Amino acid sequence: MSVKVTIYEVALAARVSLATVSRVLNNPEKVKPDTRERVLKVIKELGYRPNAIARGLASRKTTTVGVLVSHITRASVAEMLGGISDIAMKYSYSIKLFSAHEDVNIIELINDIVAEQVDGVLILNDELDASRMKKVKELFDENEIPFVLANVVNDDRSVPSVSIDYEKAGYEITKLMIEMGKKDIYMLSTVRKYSVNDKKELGYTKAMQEANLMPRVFRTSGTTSVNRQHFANFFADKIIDGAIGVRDSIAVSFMNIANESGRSVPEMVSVAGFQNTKYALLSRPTLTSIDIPVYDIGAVAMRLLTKLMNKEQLDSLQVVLPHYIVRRESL
Amino acid sequence: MSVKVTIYEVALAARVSLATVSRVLNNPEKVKPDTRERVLKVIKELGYRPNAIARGLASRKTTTVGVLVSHITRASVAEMLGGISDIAMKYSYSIKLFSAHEDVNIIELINDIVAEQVDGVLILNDELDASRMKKVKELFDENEIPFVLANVVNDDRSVPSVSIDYEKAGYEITKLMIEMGKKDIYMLSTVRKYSVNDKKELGYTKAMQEANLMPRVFRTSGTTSVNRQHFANFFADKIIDGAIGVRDSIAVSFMNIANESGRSVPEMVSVAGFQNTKYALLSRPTLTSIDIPVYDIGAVAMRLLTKLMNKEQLDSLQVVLPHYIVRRESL
DNA sequence: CTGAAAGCGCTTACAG
DNA sequence: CTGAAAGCGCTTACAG
Repeated sequence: MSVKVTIYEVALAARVSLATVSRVLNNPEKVKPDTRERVLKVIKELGYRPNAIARGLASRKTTTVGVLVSHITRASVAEMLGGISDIAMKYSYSIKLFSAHEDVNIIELINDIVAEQVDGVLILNDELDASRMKKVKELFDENEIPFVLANVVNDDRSVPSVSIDYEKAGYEITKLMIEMGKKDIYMLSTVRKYSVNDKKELGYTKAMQEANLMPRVFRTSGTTSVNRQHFANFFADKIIDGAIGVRDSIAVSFMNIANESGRSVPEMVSVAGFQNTKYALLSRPTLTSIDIPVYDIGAVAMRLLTKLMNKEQLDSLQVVLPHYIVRRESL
Repeated sequence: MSVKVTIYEVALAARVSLATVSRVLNNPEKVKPDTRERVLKVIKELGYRPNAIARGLASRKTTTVGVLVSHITRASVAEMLGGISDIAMKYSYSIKLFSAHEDVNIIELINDIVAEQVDGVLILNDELDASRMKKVKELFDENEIPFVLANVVNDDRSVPSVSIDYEKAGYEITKLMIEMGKKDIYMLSTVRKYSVNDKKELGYTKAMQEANLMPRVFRTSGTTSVNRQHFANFFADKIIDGAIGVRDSIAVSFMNIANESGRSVPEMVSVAGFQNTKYALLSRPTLTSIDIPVYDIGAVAMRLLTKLMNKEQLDSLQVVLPHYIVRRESL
């Protein structure tokens, strides 16, 4: 039935020209109601769906956005894609997914994305230093493709982005511990440098310094099984009464080891994490965590991108979504 | 520099016809080495990248696959997309992402996907009953678009699919508990029916019946916070010495409550989960779990799809990946 | 309000 | 081995 029906066959059956069929679909108000109805009827009967590729070539708009993801296997990526796809669907955009590995040349990849003729691009989770950021911006600008950073740390005010204030979040959770009387608070971060984690550390450090306390960052590999040894060895001879993990999983991992080595949480050590994932709910004690609205970051970024693609006027290119601390047993 | 360079400009600069430039890209062996080098040089200099849309229209192949995901926000989706995208990249396919919500008409969605001119489709995690499965198959067959089910329960041997044997997995873990002398083993499943979970239950039931034990399935809503009450109330007056959660999170959730209400794990109750996620590692006690190779399911499904798109001969359309039990403290 | 025609940027038989 | 030409299935000024 609906095998490869083209606009030509619709036109024939409705006794109009191709142009009219196209108008019915794209500018219905320009077509006389009678004709419009007749054409729509035929479209339905034949199960006609315009070939998106042909349409893309002719109109030079593909109604497709590229989503460039680094660390695609992360759980939060799925959450963010959920937000992106819900909004994309609402505005009838398709999503093309591009995964950036550590070793791929991001500039090459972006050239590929450009060649795919997307109308806009979302960049998730990436680590773009200033010089690469500049190059990325040039590439997109040259090709007049709007793009939005989602959950990426970025200090260039001319680049549209949606994120949360990680530095402030780091500051607040540290401050909270300090106000509870904690003095030997560690930040548990990752060996590999993530700009998001840098911001958290920055906030932590600021709060510690303001209180005349010594900021101390401990870096783990991030692998749970490895953390175990790291934590146990490192903290064996240390004084510690507070710990903030840059991820919930790191916080929980630390908490388990603390409890096992007789430093009970929260009595002796307060612990907090970032992201407010299910880990925080399933751990014992349950974990205090900073809630990051990942789904919303995706949704808002996609929404912002639609505005840019429509060349709408915007008051601000930078959206900072609110975060909040979810208090639980660990603190 | 590389702004909108077309094949025409390359041809001009290299003093050849469009056809030759096209051949250099698509059938280089048909072009004389000298000419080929000359053209390649120009392509590089101008930073030419063929417009994927135009190419798609002319060749009627888009080198794009559609990925239809239900429950896109699930963590395992990201993992599976990782496997898919790694293999897709290897074979130079792009990925178009389509998210299926509970309420969307899957048939409509597939018609959309078809209109997008993808060369093949991957269906992830979906619940397709026999009649919808039949319709989906018809649609794709009509349009000659190969498709592969990934992590979807499917009994139609003519439909390509990659998954694991969930029934066997359910059987094995239950059997293991029985062999350890457990008699009152519950399966903790979800209220909403997932065919994957049905299979797990089937295996569980089979093992219980073989041992002349009474199979008992307890259904929770799946929300962690709600589980808490459910579990506590339900098991208050029940005898139980084993529990198998259809997901790690459910198992951990149960385990926490069991421990808190004085039924210590593993001494009094053995617990196991499915998926072998980080939850299993971070819980206390650590959780025995069935490892499901989610990344591999994605990768293998994508690889299978490339074969189908190339019309390669296959010995089997059904791939069943191995699973295994990861023993930890909870059992 | 509608149609004829050009064109989007490629690929692919067909000749030579 | 290479080029001229048709065509992929649409959209969009341009006339009327």
